[in-house]
Amino acid sequence: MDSAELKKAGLKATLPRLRILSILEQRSEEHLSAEDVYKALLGAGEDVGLATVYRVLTQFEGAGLVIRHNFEGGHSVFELDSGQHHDHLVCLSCGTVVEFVDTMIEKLQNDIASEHGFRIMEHSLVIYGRCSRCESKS
Amino acid sequence: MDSAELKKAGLKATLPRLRILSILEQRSEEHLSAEDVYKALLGAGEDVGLATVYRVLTQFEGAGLVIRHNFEGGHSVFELDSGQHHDHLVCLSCGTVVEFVDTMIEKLQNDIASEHGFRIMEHSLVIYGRCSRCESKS
DNA sequence: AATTTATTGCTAATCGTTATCATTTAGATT
DNA sequence: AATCTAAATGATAACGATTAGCAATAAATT
Repeated sequence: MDSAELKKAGLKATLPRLRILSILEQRSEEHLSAEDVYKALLGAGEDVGLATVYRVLTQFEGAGLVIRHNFEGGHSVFELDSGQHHDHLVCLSCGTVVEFVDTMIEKLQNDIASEHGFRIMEHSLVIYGRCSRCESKS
Repeated sequence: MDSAELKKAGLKATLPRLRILSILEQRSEEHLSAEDVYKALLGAGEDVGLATVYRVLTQFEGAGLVIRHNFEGGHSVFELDSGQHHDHLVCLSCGTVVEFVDTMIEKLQNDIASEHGFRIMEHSLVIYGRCSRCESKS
């Protein structure tokens, strides 16, 4: 029961929202697109409209429950907000995503922002490359 | 005359391509969307189709002449590839973009990539915030 | 100058996402 | 528990950015 979690975020605990939250929890290792979530719902026999998925994901983002990423390729992907900020390594061959944290980089970013008079609100660091598995294949 | 530059990149030196290259050179301080380039062409009295702008920019990207960025907000922006890699600070209020280079961050990224067995191909570091001008206003 | 092939410009199509709006539901009120 | 009301939903149309299809045009080659 995560309805408490939703209520706390100021959102009614509706069926679609609970279902979507559940999908995100089950697949918290991944970075899911709205379409992915929608398909997962259909696959689970849940009857939720695509528009609702988009709406709910956007609300969850606003409520701080999920984080939206704009990796290369147009569409957004979402992941539950673990509270622990991290950056990403994305394999351009297989799409694997590895998360990492580097406090030194974080610090340097703050320095740069203040040097330029920016109040930093968020940042996105994505390293694109080929993972070891893909490298060894070709 | 940049036709040599285009030829070297394996692209025919056509009028539209020369015109687009010229716009990118004139406005090299900015990060232009396809639409921006298109409007600039129209403004200059050049009759180039929007589809061509998209095609040419993509070709230029493939040829290494320009770099495509996917900042927040759906559409891509382009800038001439100066050869000098850099990252970006983007003001979420006014859209100002500031470029910066930090060799320490570059190094740390390489370390992280190799720790995880990734062969790094490119990366994108964007810091979003509010610039000093916008901060002082509101 | 003629030929060949890439390139262009229109336009329609596509993709991801958002808006509209009538219908349904969560949760407060009785 | 039945009623009520605002918020949420689902279906679909609309949207903005980008791409595809194809006939017309222009670069480089002969």
